[in-house]
Amino acid sequence: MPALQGARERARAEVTSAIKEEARRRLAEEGAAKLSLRAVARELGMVSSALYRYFPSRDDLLTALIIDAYNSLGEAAERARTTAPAGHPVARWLAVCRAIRAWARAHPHEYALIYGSPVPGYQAPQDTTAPASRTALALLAVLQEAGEEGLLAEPPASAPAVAQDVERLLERLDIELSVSATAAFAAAWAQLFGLVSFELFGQYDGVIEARDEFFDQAAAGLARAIGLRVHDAPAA
Amino acid sequence: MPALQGARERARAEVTSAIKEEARRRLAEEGAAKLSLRAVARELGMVSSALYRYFPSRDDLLTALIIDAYNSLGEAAERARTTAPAGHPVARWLAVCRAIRAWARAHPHEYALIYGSPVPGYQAPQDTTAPASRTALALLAVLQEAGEEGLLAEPPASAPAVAQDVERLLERLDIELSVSATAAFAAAWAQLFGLVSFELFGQYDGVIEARDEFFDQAAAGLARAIGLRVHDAPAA
DNA sequence: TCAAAAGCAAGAGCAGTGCTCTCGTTTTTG
DNA sequence: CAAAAACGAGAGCACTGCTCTTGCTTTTGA
Repeated sequence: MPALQGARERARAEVTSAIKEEARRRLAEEGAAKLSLRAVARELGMVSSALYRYFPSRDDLLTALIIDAYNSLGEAAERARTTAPAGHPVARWLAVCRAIRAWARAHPHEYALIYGSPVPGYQAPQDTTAPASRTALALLAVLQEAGEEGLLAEPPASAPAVAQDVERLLERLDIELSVSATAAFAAAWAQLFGLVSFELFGQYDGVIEARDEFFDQAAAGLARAIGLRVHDAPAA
Repeated sequence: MPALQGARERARAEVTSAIKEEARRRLAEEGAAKLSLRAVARELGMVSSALYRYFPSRDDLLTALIIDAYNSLGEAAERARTTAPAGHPVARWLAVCRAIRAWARAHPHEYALIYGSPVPGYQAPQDTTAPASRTALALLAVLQEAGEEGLLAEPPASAPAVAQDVERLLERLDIELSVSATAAFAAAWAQLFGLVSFELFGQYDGVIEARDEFFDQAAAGLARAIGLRVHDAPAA
């Protein structure tokens, strides 16, 4: 697979990314529901039928945007983890959580695209699962580090069926982590996005206004639920 | 305000609910994105322009469906609370949580309509806030009972800004509950719907398959995070 | 080298959408 | 019982996703 061999392939790649760029711009302005292929084509100075050479349907364009959004969020999460000061794992956990929330607030429509109601058919295409897991893996990496440092307490044991799911998952991902901690994480993972979604989708309007402080203490609570402990703070 | 005084008003009410009924049917089948006024009118044997006498726009129809969905879910939550055996508050908490999840699984598109990405403009109309709070109030009622029974431990204290929000909320709702417990609940509330959304929107596909057991233990974890304790189970 | 094949932009066109306006008809109101 | 309001039907506008055909350009392979 040569890198952009012919002039035609290069042109195609450029047009493809120009379409995605313009679509992302319109998505950010008006939301996924109002994203129209014709408007994108019009803005790019091409006729609408030409766009179908690059994306066979509107849903395919949306799927491409979904994948990009997952990757963008995953990248932000990974960056937050690696650039966070190597202090307590709890601090790194909080840093990644904050990065996720910050990304969501900066890209509300893209966030809605990936964590709101599934817009196309009903189930996400297979191509989206890998990018979608990046964010979760960044969070899991924090836990793994904490486990290696011995800063991970053991949460309550899981039901056998859940434990089986989690064991299969740990094996597939090749991760060293206790079953109960991973099960607790799977819950915290969804709960974290519940917090972000509620804030972004207006469920907290008129209820909680101190958003930053509230999120921070909720994220700290999630860390506690998973078993993350600050080892030199025995008092509470 | 007389109850359905003239024949015309009665007819109007009937047509209005027939429209909503048909719209709900199509919503359940194809989702909000594909819900079309014309199709609803066609199915009802009326011409599309006539429908505008009852709902001034598509978004208004959707808003009506949103309000109905909030009420339907809220009713399910309230019913679960009141019909649950008067055992431990933790059991009542779990019963309400289960009822919420069951409703969501039974009405996925309606759930997506209210807890997925906001479909119309961007912010929910004012009329939706009251029905939207019913579900949260049902959960809060469980906590209040637990507090009266002395089965509510004190979660970690909140940041001052959050405490202020919560105090204002408690005053407005006229509820007797500690500030820290209410703050913890506000987080658990969003986290609960995060769990449901992840399951419904396919985020758990291939990850967690033992959905019932997983949800139950996650909901129990939320109860723990709020401070709900089973008083005659001191061991852990 | 040069014809065949493939990729491409453009346009016309189809079925469908939300929404508006007009025009008779019916029902309610004062 | 006349004026006013509400209503259903139809035509029409601007828009959408998508398909098909028509020429042109680039790439391919013998």
